[in-house]
This record gives sequence, C-alpha cells and structure tokens, in this order.
Amino acid sequence: MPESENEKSRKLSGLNFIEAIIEEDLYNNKNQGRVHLRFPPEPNGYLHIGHAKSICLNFGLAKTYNGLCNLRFDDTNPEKEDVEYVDSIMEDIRWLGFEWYDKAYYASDYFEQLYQWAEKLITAGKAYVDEQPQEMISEQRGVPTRPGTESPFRNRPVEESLDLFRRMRAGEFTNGAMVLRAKIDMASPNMHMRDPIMYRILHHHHHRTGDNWCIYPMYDWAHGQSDFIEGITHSVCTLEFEIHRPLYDWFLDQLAEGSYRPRQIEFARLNLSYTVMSKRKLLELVNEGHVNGWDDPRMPTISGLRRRGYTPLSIRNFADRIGVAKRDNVIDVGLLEFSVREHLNQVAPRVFAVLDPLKVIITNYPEGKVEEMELQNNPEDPDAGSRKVAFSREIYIERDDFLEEPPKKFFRLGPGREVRLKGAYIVKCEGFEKDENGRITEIYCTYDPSTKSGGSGAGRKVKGTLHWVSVAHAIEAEVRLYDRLFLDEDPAGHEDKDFKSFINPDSLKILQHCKLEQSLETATAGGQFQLQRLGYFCVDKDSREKQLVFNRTVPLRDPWSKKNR
RNA sequence: UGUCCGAUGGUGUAAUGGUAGCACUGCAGAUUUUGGUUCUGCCGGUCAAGGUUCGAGCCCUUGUCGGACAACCA
Repeated sequence: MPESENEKSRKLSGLNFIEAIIEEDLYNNKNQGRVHLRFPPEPNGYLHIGHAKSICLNFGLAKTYNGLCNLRFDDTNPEKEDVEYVDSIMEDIRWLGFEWYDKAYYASDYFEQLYQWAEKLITAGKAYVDEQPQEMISEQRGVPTRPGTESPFRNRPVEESLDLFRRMRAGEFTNGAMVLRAKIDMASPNMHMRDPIMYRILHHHHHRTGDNWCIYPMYDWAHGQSDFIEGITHSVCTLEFEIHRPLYDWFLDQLAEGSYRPRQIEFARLNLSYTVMSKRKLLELVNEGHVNGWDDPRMPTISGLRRRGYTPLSIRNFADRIGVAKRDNVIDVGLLEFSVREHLNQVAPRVFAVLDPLKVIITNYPEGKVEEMELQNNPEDPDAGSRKVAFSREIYIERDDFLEEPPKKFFRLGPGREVRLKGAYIVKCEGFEKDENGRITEIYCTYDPSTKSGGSGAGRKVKGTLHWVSVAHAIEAEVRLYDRLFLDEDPAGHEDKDFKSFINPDSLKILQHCKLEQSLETATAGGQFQLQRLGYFCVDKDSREKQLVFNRTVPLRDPWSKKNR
C-alpha cells in the first residue's frame, strides 16, 4: 500500500491513550522526538502479574516507537529493600522476554545529585528544615476538606535550614529529629502540595550505598528527578500517583532549565478476579503458610506463574489483550487461562497419562503381546513428529471414563458400550468387577482387531475416544492439581471479612501413583506437555530421578463437565 | 460540604462530531481418533437528564455512581 500524503499526520485511531500521547509528542517533536521510558520497581518484594502489565507496557512502548526503556530500582527506603528482590526482579523481567537499556539504574545512584539540588532549593527559599515531631506535622497537614496550618519553622532563615540540613547529612541527629520540607502551599486542596517531606533521617544500612547516608529522599523528591537525570520522556505509572503529578511537575520546574521535561502519565493497574494483588497480602499468604512460598504455583507472582507453567509469550499476549486505560478494571482470570492454553496448544507435545487409574483387561488380546502404537506428538504442529507408545492386554483408563449406568450423552465407557482407545483399537465393555464397597476394580473389554489406528478398518466411528496407558509399561508420578486460590471473585473486596476466609481449601490436590506413558521417563524440570484430554502440565523442579512431579498449569476447556456440574 | 480522575455488552478494550467494532465469556451448529483445536452463526452495550449540531458514545451543563488523596512508604 502506497504511503498517502497523510503519512506525517497523526494517526491516533486504534491506539491506547498513552500511544496517542506519544504519537502527539512525536508529531510535535517534543524532547527532540525521543521516546524513553522506564520501569521503576521498588526492590521490596516479588513481581506479580500486575507488574507484568506495566513491564509489557513500558518495554513494549519503547519497542513500538524505537525508543528506550530503563530498569530503575526505586531504592530510597533501605528499611524495606534488599538485593534478594533486586535479583528476582531482574530475573523475572528477563524471563518475560524484555531487556532494559544500557544497565540497571538505581535511584540510590542519584543521592548526591539529589542532595545538591535540595540545598539549591533551600537556598532559593523553596525548602526548609522542620524540627517538629511527626505527630505535629501530621496534625498541621489538615484533612483533604480543610486547609492545613503552617509550621512555625516554615519561615526560618535560609542559613539556618542549610546548616541544619548539612548536619542532618553529617549524622548529628537521631531518626525523626527533623525533616526537610518543600515550601509550597499548606492550603492546597491537594494534600501532596502541603509542604511535602523531601528528606527524613534514617540511620539504616542501604543495600547499595552502605552507610554513606543517614538521610534518604522521599518518593516524590526522588522519582521525578531520577526521571529527569535519565532523560525519561514518558514516565508511566499507576493511577494512585495521579494526585502526585502537580508535585512531580513542581519539583521539575524548580530545577529544570531547558525545554526538556519528563511527563508523568497514569494508567489503571491490573486487577484479576479470584486473586489478590497487593504485596502486603501476598506476603501474608507466604508468611502464614497458606502457600508454599513466593513461587507457589497458585500465586499471581511472575515466579509463581512460571512455576505453574505459564509461558512468557502467553503473559505478553495477555497483557496486550487487556489493553490499557484509566478506568478501574477487573480482568477475568479466565482470560489469562485462555492465553496460556492458546500458546501451549501450539507448542506442547501431547502425551498419555492416567491420573486416577482404573484397570482394563482386554480379554481377547493375546497375553504377553505388545504393540508399539504410533502417536502424533502434536496435531497442531506436523513438524513435532510422532512417537511409539506400548499397547498391551492390560491398560489403565481414567476412572471417570467409565460409568456403570451412563446417561445417554456420556460418550465414554459403560456396560456394552464401545469406545476408541486413541491411537489403538475400538474396544467394547463386556463386564466389570466391584469390591465389597461397590467400587469398580476392573473392567473387561474385547477389542476389534480390524479397527487398529491407521489400518484399513480404522474408519469406523464411535462416539468416544479415551486415552490410556499400558499397565506393564507405565511409569509413576506425582501430579499436583492446582485450582484458583480463592473461592470469591474479589476476596479483598469485603469490608466485613478477611480475604483469607475465602481461600479455596481445594486449591491444591496432590495425586500419587499416576500412570504415565513411558516416553515421559526422560522429561526434565520445566518441560511442558498436554496430558491428552486432561490439560496442560509442566514438570516441577521438585522432580527427582524416577520421581517426576507434574503441575497442572490449566485444564483443557471442558464444556461437558461444565454442563454436568 | 474539598480536589483530582473515571463511567461503552457479563468482562476488557476500540470508535478522536458521521454505519457502535474487536477479544474473552456464554449459547447453537459444523469438523474432529483429545467432549481439545479449528470453523460458522447467535445473544448482548454507549450511567441519567438537558443543551450545541443536519448529525453526539465523543463537545457543553447538571446530576448519579465508582475510584484516588490526610505514611518521616513507593
């Protein structure tokens, strides 16, 4: 298609609002046409799916507009931060498939610059040292509907503030003795403009600057200036910072001289149904043992999703699908599940595994005979080839694939019924055995030799097709069936009830002695498969030689069981 | 009885004054040696009331509802 003369005009259609802003800025050649974003996590916890949305957004925008995206650790609170988190955050971002520009940046690298700028503000009469106790400052701040009152130290001489500030840095005072405040407007309807605190005294070891500092900048003072130092053009953050924007701009206006300005843009954070997303609540789940760590496959953390068997591509596709806007949203967790099924359907090899085995004896099949059946590895991918699966007189099928008194629409096995054993023969149920409790112990079938898959008589159609595993050739494994962690759509949304009261008691079912086809013997941790007719599974890192552990990533879509629920 | 932000099917997200589209979900059917996949069809939406306009989801006014803000957290 030839480029029209509108080529240079803004094409704002079909874009999300952030893309529209960037296109507009590009059109106006703002900041010399640079596009430079950043992802600024605080290293005080593990990344979760909500962060993934932000990561995909920021790094994705940079890619779309041939720009750059920094990774910057917002490490201005040494009491909560740790290298452990720095490492896990970098691992998760890389795993998602993104690479940050240049190197990892740290707000702590700017402490000296920030300090110098703070002195400049003091000198300009735009900041002052307040020696009041915390409670007094808090009280004077007022409430959103009532203006605050000014601190008695607000108009102290510049020299006094400067001297005190230098001594704050020198370590002459104890924690909480005084703070540096910006002098803005105690009557502002925006609480954040009521002389916000820029520095507090914190005698605490920092994971990068060690004991070099005992005063640390607050978020509002550090963040925008860090953006400025790094040449960020579009500072994308979540909605709760919207009200901080006037302050973000105010600080920059005090310091910036040229025309370059980073611009803060806010979007609505991700909420997912049937889970919780706050770091505090996730921490609670871990600390109280409701899950087995940050990477428990039921956690919405990146590491949890990874261990659950989610793929980076499926998460990126998910992030694309949910879009980005400013209105509050709750995404159906089903959309996440759709995304992982979509990807795994393309790439996961199909294998047979029987989770709840029921023995079937094919009475007219010769004892001792073994046939190697040829099975396609992935019908969605012809290049995936095929494998041999041993078939013999005694096999396992899934216990719920047999019903003593099956309803009409039940396409599986029942007395007198026929089914296709996938990749093998059509068998007919001739009888079964029960124990004293009425539990079925064995089924007896006859097979029709003419119906062998791939053979001349294979064309005969029956209603159902079952997966199976030869008793003599089966290997055993543990299988962990994961379900959503909460029974309530919005576990944290109840004022009268704790979110943990909605924990799903069946969110993890551990099955032992599941029967797998022999080819799985060589599977290794991280391997992903579709257990045919059951779902997508991955090999857990808990696996040991001859003791495989599988995690269920997500079951297959199953309208039949849904209808019968 | 403050300021700021937001409101489009069940859930998300487009439509930038000119036919309300897409995805997920749901329902129905076709195909299928996975009750999977794939394909087809269907159900279903502009918060309300005024105003501007030939024409409003979009612009204006008012209202309603939802969210954010009162850490020496980010």
